[in-house]
Amino acid sequence: MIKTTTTNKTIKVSEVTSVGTANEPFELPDGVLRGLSIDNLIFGLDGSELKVLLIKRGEGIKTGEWALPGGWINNNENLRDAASRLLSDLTGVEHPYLSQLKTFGKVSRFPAERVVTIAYYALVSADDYALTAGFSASEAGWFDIHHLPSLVFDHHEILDYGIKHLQQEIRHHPVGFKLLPEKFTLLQLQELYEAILDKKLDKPNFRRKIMKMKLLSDCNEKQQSVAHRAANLYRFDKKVYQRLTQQGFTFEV
Amino acid sequence: MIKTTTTNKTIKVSEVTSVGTANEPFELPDGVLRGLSIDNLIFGLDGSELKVLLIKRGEGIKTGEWALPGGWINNNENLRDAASRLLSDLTGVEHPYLSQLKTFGKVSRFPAERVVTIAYYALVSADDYALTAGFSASEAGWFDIHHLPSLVFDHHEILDYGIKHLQQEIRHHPVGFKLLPEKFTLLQLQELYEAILDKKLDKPNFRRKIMKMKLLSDCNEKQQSVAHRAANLYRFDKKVYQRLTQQGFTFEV
DNA sequence: TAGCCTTATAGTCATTTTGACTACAAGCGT
DNA sequence: ACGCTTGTAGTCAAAATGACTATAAGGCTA
Repeated sequence: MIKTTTTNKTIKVSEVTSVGTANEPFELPDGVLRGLSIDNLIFGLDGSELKVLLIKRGEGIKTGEWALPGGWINNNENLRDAASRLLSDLTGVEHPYLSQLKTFGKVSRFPAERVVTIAYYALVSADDYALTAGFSASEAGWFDIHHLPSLVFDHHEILDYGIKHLQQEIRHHPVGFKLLPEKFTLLQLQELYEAILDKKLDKPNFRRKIMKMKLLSDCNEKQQSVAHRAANLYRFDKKVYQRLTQQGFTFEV
Repeated sequence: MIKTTTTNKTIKVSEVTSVGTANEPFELPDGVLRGLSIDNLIFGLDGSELKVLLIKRGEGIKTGEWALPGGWINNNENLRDAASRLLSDLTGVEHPYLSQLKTFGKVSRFPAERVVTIAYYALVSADDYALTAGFSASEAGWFDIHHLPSLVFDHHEILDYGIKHLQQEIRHHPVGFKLLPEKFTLLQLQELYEAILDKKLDKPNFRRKIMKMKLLSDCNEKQQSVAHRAANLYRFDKKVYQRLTQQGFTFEV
């Protein structure tokens, strides 16, 4: 599970470098696109709390304030690569499945000059990461989406949009599994849905519905060291899902 | 219905203006963002053929070739406003409900220099528009999505993505109505779904499902001048939809 | 060790929804 | 008047859903 709580244990970074050319309308590192940035919205699950990954800005405008981990795109870099690099540099989170969320471009969303930002998002499992604040972040941490600090620019708007998007997406695509460890119990899956959809579900009915889809393969293993009857572990079977999808199956919860 | 056929009747434009500053790495009109553009993907329905709105480029790179109607964003202009202005200027189509589709930014998607483009899309009803090619387009026309001319840059990729997106969206949100005239018959609605989902649906079952949602209000009017029994006309009731949505209803076909 | 938690998992049952059909109605056109 | 085409209503078995009940497995505690 995610180690940090709301007022989080975070990782401090040693020092901050500030690059940029003088006498420009706005200071920018060399070799990056002007007027275009990336922001990453990374969701994680801590028990049954949905969390989002934030950094404390270590350079540029609004240093010291909390923000989505993002930054500038290199001239010769594809968008998703930029998102991935920035995320990894700022937080240490590597190789999540980043998909594009939406581009935010209100004229005055960014001070100093017009900057349009492309938001990417990903769901990551607690297994898959450890936080290490990077070059231009002084801290990185996970925050309960219901208890957020104040964020720079329009990052609250991006986050709200992302949560709504996630609620939609999770009902029609099997993306929720990305938030869980590889092997999980049916109750974990159910609690995930309850956390994101923000409502209770009936346990027997939920498991019946999920099992009927045939998307889970039985690990033939039980939970360890729980103070009650141990539940069976399952993993999501991507191959079966792809096969069914080609046959016209659509995932619905 | 849409007047033009595949090899379309199109609208010619008188002349083409080319604006831009000399000695720049790439000629661009004044007052626009560098490196960022908009492209619009506009779908229309002609009987039961899904069509897309294209223009023949009248200026800039690739003049004379077919493309999605798009262009540059003004410095002080919000993104959707830019999309709307460009669409209107290039084709005469006014005030469709434009939503953002995706941002395309492969390093070499555009020749000469790096340009990232934000794709918007909209569904328009045959009632709502008449084509008038504008300043920087020499022709505008509707094309059957199965019989397209070759398109500039990565516009084929944008279109393919848009069609897939539409197929997803139309199943989970009542957006299909936007492609129909205000008053329509159940068969028109069904044919729309058949055209977009690319499969046949059972007539009695389709109408039963739609009617049970209570989203259509009866116009108490019949079709006119058809060579068979006239069907009842309905309109989509947005207010009921919003009410139901708040109660947790979700549209599914 | 017996009984008490807690969670897992199987199953019941009435109601609703689906998918595959059949049947009949209403007009136009010959 | 008959047939052709499309509209609209209804049947029926199968499947899915929602609200439950019942029982199984453990660890924990008195």
